[in-house]
Amino acid sequence: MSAHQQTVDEKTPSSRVQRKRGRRIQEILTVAAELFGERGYDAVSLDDVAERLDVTKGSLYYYFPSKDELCTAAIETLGNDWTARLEQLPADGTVTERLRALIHEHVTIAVNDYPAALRLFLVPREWPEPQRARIKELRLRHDNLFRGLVEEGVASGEFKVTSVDTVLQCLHASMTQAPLWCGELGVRARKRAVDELADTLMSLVGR
Amino acid sequence: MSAHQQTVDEKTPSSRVQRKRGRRIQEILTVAAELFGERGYDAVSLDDVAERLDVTKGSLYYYFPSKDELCTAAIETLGNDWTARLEQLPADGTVTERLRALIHEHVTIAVNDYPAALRLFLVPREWPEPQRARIKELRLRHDNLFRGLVEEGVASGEFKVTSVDTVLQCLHASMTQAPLWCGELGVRARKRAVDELADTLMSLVGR
Amino acid sequence: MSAHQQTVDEKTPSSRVQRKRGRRIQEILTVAAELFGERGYDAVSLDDVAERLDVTKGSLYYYFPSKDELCTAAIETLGNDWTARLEQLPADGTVTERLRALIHEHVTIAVNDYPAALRLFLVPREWPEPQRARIKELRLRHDNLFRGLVEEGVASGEFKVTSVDTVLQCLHASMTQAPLWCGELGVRARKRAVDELADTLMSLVGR
Amino acid sequence: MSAHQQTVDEKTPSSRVQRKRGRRIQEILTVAAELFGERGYDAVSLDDVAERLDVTKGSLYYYFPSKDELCTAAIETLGNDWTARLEQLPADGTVTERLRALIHEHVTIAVNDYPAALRLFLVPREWPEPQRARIKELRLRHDNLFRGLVEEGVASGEFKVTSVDTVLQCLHASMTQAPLWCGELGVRARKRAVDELADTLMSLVGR
DNA sequence: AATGAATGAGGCTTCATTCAT
DNA sequence: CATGAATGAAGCCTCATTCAT
Repeated sequence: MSAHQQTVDEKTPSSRVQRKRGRRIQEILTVAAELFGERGYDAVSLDDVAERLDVTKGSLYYYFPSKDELCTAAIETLGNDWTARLEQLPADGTVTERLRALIHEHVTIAVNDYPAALRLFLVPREWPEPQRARIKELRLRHDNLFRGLVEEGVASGEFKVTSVDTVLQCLHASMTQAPLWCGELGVRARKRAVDELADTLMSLVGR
Repeated sequence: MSAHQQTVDEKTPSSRVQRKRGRRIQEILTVAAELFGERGYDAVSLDDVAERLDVTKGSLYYYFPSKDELCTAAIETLGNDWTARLEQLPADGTVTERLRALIHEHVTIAVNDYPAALRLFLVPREWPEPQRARIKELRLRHDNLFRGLVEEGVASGEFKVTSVDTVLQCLHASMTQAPLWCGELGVRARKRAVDELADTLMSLVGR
Repeated sequence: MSAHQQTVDEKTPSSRVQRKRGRRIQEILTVAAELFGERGYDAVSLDDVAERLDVTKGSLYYYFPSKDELCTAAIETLGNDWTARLEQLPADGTVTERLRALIHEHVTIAVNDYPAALRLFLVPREWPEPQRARIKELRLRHDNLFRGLVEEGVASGEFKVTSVDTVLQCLHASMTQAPLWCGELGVRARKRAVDELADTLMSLVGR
Repeated sequence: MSAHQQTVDEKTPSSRVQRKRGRRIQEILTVAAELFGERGYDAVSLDDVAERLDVTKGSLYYYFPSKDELCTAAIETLGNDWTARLEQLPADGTVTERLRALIHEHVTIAVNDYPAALRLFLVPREWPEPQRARIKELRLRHDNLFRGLVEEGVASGEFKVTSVDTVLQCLHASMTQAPLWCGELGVRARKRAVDELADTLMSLVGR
């Protein structure tokens, strides 16, 4: 039986083989993240993933024990990538500026790269426990980026909110659903829509 | 050929039989709306629907010509019910009061009755044309409730928005996703969450 | 249980009711013969038959115990009708003239009225015994029309054949398949095709 | 995605694997041709085909994307085989001799090897376009064998016909239906029947 | 006599999963 | 490592048949 080890991080990249394996896994996850992000869990078959990778379906099972596992790992990859891009935003400027930039970037990524990311978090309803935990943790890490800024703004008096939690939920919901209505727009109109969305969402913190 | 007639509205409930048929269809639609609302299109099989109704899959085809059609009709039922309840809200008070009430009621319905309605709007990327039209129209009718109020408020100077469209999208997204995070709360906490959500969302129109 | 009696002929048309029943049965058989003759056994559902009669599927079972039985009876009706029309041809003229007229009429009926009759004799391969017998007998009766003329012509020296049986088989095969290639033609071309077919087939008897 | 490639011809039997695949496909097609030839399209289920091959239904989909495609490919295999055998007949002798030999061989094949090929040409009223084209082409190639000879005979004055097309249709119809009435005969009687059939059909060209 | 409703078997198709090589 | 092949469960849909009314 093929050993299904660390799917995302590699603790002991001792040998050359290990490193190669890691690289291969990343390739797979990148492609899988793309596909799942585009179409959602149900609409992507392992054949789709395999074909885009130009390998056979069977090979995927050498690296991942099941579709669920592959998908979860892909979500992690996707989430890490996403979060990483958000973390690279410049840390200077007022809280208002920084939050707006964060929102803007988040929506841009959602609309351009992962239009169906929303689906991944809704279907199928119940992940098996270990995977649910991993997804939850991911979401938390991501949330904290926003939470940090909002709290900072509230503390400094720059923002005014009824409830930080509620604001975060609304932010998240609106940003994640954006691809659903921005997706059909042309390039120009889409850019403006994202701008307006960012402006509108800033009003949630009183800006 | 089994008559797949008016699935939602009944133009000619002439005979007793017709009425009975109508009632049966409503039963089915209610159950279907529940299931699809809970799990989304792909994750619900016709067997699931049939089983919950305690009939066989085949019977469903006596009333609906396909899964797509059943699901669309279920969505229509759900949407009509939902919209009807919103339309019954009192029409007096300031725009602010009325919008807040509308939001509050919408979220209450979402959280209590259709906790996963969101899924219904995400699922099969592309409905066949006739069904897409029906869903779009439904959504439009529902949207107009909110749009009317927002525009009224903007016209009267009571509201301030960057873009009416964008505000509506954010409202919708936030309200629809609410069950995802309110659902787990206890009765009391949930009530407060809904209140806070309504307050928070009012800030989208500058209130 | 409803009594499934004489499907085609009525032995005891004692009461008014009996006669009405007989008429209804004929209606059904006429329609069924049309449909089966057009599309073949498999491609016709009882719903199709019922719909064209403007009754429900269930009603058919009041008159016929199964699709097989209905289809066989329909074939009989079709065959009787067909044979009757051939028997009405004028009995004067030379054998050659009469055979040619017979062929011509047969093909005309095949092409215009029962384009898929061929299918009925091939699919599904094995009728249950009683029905097979009935169909065989029908075919026999029909065959004898041609056999009689051919033998007469041979006896009178007007025709020359290697084997009467073989000639009959070829005649039948060619006439029955005609709709397959004549069917697509326009009215005018079709008429000429039928004429040429009759001429060509006459050469099978040396004419 | 399982590769549904060249189903009949194999352009690049590069590796051993490819050849094995080709062999498997041929196995399937042979079996399918038998079954479809025996019972016709509708009366054969994929389960039937799979069972006769001692595999599961699903496996067939590894090689063919649909029942239609499988059936068309089977017809092609059958047709190619058939035509190839006819093309191997010696090309010397008078046109009369050659046409008679062709007819004789065709009927022999029909009776012995493809007793119910006829059904394949009757069944689903309408093939999807691409498949219809393939079948038409096959039929054309086969037809040309006969047409060539008939035209040659007509040109040389050896044959006399009303219409080449019509003669070809009659030839075809008679030869294809032959198994239906020759099939039941014993070996000896059958041989004579085939001889008589060939003689009789020659009279269609005035011989 | 006739209907509306329901059933259940069977058909086609997809797809996650397994496995020998 | 990777592949090609095969499997089996599950899904959608059709339709002959039954039955209470």
